[in-house]
Amino acid sequence: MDISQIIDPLNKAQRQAVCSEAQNTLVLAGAGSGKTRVLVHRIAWLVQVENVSPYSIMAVTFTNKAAGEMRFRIENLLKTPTRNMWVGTFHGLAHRLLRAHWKDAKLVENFQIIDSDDQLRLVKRIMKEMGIDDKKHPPREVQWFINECKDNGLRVAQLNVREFHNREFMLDVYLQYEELCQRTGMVDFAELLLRAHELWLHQAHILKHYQQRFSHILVDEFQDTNTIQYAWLKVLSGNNLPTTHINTFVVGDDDQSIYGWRGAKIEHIREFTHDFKAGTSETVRLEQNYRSTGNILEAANSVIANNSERLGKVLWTDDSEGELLQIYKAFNEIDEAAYVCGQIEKWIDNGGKRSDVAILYRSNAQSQPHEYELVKRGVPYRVYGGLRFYDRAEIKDALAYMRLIANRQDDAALERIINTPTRGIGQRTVDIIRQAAKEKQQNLWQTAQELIADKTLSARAAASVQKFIDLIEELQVNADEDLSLAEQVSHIVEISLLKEFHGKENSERAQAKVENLDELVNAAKRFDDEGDPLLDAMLEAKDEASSSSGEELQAMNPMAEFLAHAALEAGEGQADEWQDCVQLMTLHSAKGLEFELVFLSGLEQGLFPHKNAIQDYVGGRLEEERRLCYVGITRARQQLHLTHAESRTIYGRSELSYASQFLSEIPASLVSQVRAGQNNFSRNTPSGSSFAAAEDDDVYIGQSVSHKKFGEGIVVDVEGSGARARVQVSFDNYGTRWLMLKVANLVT
DNA sequence: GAATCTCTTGTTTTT
DNA sequence: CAAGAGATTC
Repeated sequence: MDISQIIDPLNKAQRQAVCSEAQNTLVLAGAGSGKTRVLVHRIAWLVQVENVSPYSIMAVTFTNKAAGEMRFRIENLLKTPTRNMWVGTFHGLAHRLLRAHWKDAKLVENFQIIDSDDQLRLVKRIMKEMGIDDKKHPPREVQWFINECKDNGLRVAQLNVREFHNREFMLDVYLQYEELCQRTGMVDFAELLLRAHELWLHQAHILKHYQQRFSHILVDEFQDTNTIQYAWLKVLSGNNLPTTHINTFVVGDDDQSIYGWRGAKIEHIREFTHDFKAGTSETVRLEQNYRSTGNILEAANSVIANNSERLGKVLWTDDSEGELLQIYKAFNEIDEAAYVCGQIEKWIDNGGKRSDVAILYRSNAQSQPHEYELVKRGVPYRVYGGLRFYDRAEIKDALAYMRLIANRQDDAALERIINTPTRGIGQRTVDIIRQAAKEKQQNLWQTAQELIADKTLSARAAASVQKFIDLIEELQVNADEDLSLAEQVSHIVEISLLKEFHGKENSERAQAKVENLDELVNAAKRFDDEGDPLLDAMLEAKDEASSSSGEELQAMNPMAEFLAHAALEAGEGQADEWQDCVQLMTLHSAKGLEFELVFLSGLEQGLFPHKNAIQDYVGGRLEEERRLCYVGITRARQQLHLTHAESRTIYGRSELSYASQFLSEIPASLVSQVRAGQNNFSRNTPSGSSFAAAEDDDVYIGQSVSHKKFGEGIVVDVEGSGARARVQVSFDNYGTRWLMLKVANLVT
């Protein structure tokens, strides 16, 4: 392959980064300046020009989406599969390492990854056992505390008791939590990173092996690394040894650091050049933006200029000014959604693609009014994030069955399903088992069996528990047979009666649950077919490195693989990705993406910036909100609409709200204010008040309606006016909501 | 032990 | 408004 293909599409700064000869390179890349392109071309350059084996390259990203995208683009450019290259998220890579070296990491072979939901359950359980009042000390706070410690690389032993006056119990909970996880073979997200770091520190031979293997480490979104991730990189890169041969290449943008709440520290960017000091180092700035129009970029620059403590970077573009930004002040969130949807329809009528349009918001709950409007007008859309597939209750139930089959020690899984579907095992019985397990210092499964044997449980309870044990054993037998993963999952869902349990209830919601369970079987099938690229990379690498003793990788049990996949990749799980859809997502999940037409909605003080961030100025949380706003603005290529509402329903109550301070940080010369009322929206009409409306008006009636049929006409009485209106109704999937009603016919 | 009702509370963001 | 906890009833 020709070098020109790698180099020609790049500008000067990008080229400088891609061809950098320094051992350590820091690329400060503004939004839309070709960050991913630089990473991809850098890897191509290493492989093609510097003859680096893909086997010696590790590339770290923050999301699975980004990892997939990078792999795809590298393969496209190199025209060859990237098989034995390590490309993945910090969590994904750490997971793989721990699987390969479970013994040295002091884990059990079939350890399970738990999500924050499971984690919270465990914390709650421990606190209950310790008799801590969860009114005074919310388990959430303790969970948060534990994760914060882990993100900073601190185990209980490293904490100073004296700094915890009145809160010593948190240390106890942390300690007990660690012991419980260790005993039951469970690993939470933060633990993956912490263990992987300790693996480096305590197992010199393993560290040495990987240090010999990797010659190039590349990191994307470097501004989002937390303490433990940074430490992990630092150790791996051999920075403690002045003679390391390993090259590090990190790309980041301090202005896009939006994960401070998860322990990320922007300072790492600043520290990089000091800490990674082996050999030479170079800093490259990418400041030319190829994405947005001049106006959009200037707005972004103006907003972010209000932050202090920046590394300093001004984006510019060759592009024309483009259109003005539009600000729409809506009556309420429904009017806001109507405006957005109207604009989208206009875009589509002019030949625009739906998939080029994104509606962005601060919090997941804000998707709802937009969804209603889109459904009502028949515009296909897709929501990212929110309640993800593997997070749904029924799916987690099914996964819990699999977990318990794979690992009888898994107390969390057992607790989840011992009475789901209900089989006559009540709180009382579970309490007895739990108590006994605690005294015997062993897992619930074992304890339950012993309690049946020694007749501690009442006959009725014992019979029910035995039934449960038999069920799991039966499923185990099925799992042992040589069935495909999908067949096993299908069996589990059927035999456990989970499906029947959810199917019995005949609401639409229950129906959706059954469909999700079916979809889980499909997901298992897909997983069977496609597998995990990172595992492939490691298996492949094993052949190449057969002389080495470092990696003791074996193909794992497919069920365990699937469970890890489910935990790490919460899964968007919506099959219709191919369809041309409007995209809805939070600002956080929009990072790294771009769209022609962007709507930033809910720009209200208290919502965005969020009130929690305004309240305490400590730690610059407001600045992080502003960076989030900057991320949002810079997602747009051509057109940007900013919307806010005068009143918004929060917790079922309609609250007055004021325009976000970020709006006033955009120079007036860049925006045009769209006046409310141009949207064929007549007025906000709470039920019980009078209203006047003409036929064909859209009227918002603050009333919940529990009909289920789309487009059905009903008669709504509005007291006080003496008028009755026959109206057209549109419904959402869940039944009772606030609705936008169209007046079809007025009856006095 | 399970189902139903009442009351409180509040996730901003995600691997 | 909705999910979860707690109380009450079957």
